[in-house]
Amino acid sequence: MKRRKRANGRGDETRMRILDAAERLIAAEGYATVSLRRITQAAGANIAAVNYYFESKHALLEAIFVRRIVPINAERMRLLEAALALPGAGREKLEAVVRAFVEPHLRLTREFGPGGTVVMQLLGRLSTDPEGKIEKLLLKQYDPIWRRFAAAFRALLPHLGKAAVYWRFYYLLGALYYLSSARQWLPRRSERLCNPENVEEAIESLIPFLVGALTAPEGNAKPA
Amino acid sequence: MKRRKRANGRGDETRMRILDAAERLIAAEGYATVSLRRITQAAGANIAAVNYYFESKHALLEAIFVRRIVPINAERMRLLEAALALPGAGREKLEAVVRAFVEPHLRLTREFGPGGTVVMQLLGRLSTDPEGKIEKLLLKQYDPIWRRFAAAFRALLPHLGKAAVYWRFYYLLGALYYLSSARQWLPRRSERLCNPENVEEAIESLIPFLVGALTAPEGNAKPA
DNA sequence: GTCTATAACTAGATAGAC
DNA sequence: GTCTATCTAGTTATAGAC
Repeated sequence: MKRRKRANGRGDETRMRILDAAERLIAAEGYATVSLRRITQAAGANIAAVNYYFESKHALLEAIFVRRIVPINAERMRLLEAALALPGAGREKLEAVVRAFVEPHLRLTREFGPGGTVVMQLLGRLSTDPEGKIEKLLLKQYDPIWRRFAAAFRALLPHLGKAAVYWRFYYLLGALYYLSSARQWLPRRSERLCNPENVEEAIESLIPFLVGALTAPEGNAKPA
Repeated sequence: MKRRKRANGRGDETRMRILDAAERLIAAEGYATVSLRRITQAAGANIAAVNYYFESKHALLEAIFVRRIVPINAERMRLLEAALALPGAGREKLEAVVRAFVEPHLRLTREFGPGGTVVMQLLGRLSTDPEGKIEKLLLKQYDPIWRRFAAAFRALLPHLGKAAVYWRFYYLLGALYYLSSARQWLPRRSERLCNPENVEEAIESLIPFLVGALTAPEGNAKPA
């Protein structure tokens, strides 16, 4: 976790190349599967470099994650403020809030290449990680976001109980993160009608889905 | 993949113990992370047994997956037929179809213990697996399900374009599978209001979410 | 069927030359 | 900063005794 002293020029570049290669490979094949040897080889760097710039494989993973999630969550906060500043409390406002949560993830992970799936994988690892380490990092990054958006949803969905809002926010996360796996799967299963590479298409199909989901009446009738 | 000759009594029991232990560990920590040594140790079996009953670690994974997904998808088909036999084409019918897809997964994975997350992880691996092997297996198990439910959704959602139906079916999968990771995360983030251990609670919060999502009007206005 | 022993290999990490 | 060489410890898989 602790930073090495910054290098003059060449060093930082190597550091970046390692980050890029690791992100790409881990997104494609998973953290445990990809070895540091393959990462450094793909980065055109030496195997020892990863321990020079980072402390361990684990610390490299954290660096990858932080590099991506920080700008995404900053943009989320910025857009949330803008959305909440809108007048009224109707459907448009809700849509703007949903958009504030969804767009930065999709747009920025797109910009960054395949790195977005790493973020998703890391979220998946949250439940697996033995104790503390990654979990603390994740909570630190996500806690303010989760709180602020949950409060916003709660204010905009007065017909729902508190628990229902949390449940739906959680399902929203699921739909969003699952998009990261769509690239290889969805086109073939959809007669090539859906193209996840197209961010606009993904966003404009996801937003009405989520708005409809959030605004739906709360179910209480349990059929036999 | 090819089956060993069936054992008389003791053998099948060992086989099952290995399956159970492997499923539990892989669900908790991931396929690549868990070694055959730990699996056989947890199963009270010998390291060599896994190669005796299965052919390899990979074949063991396939056996785990097939054991779970076959009854789940059979039940899905059964419930889908029943749902489609309902009169009319309204909201109740749609809800029954959604329920037919969602309930077997949640109820049977619950019954089976933590095995449900393995199924989710395997779906995640679909995109990662080098070539063919797991992917073929997955498609074989999921292809009929995907087709039949997509057709049902299409018939029940005439206001949506074909692409929108596929997109929404895909998002539905995301929300459903993400539930498998909820156990550790959601209670703490929801002031303990949501309890993913309670299957009924999960189902009854998920169904209206999904029905609302599927029936929402298709978005076409793209705000500046 | 179940075991021990081991082969054949790969992993992350690091010491030390340059 | 970057490299080679190597250490230690882990892995899957299998041969062969019982």
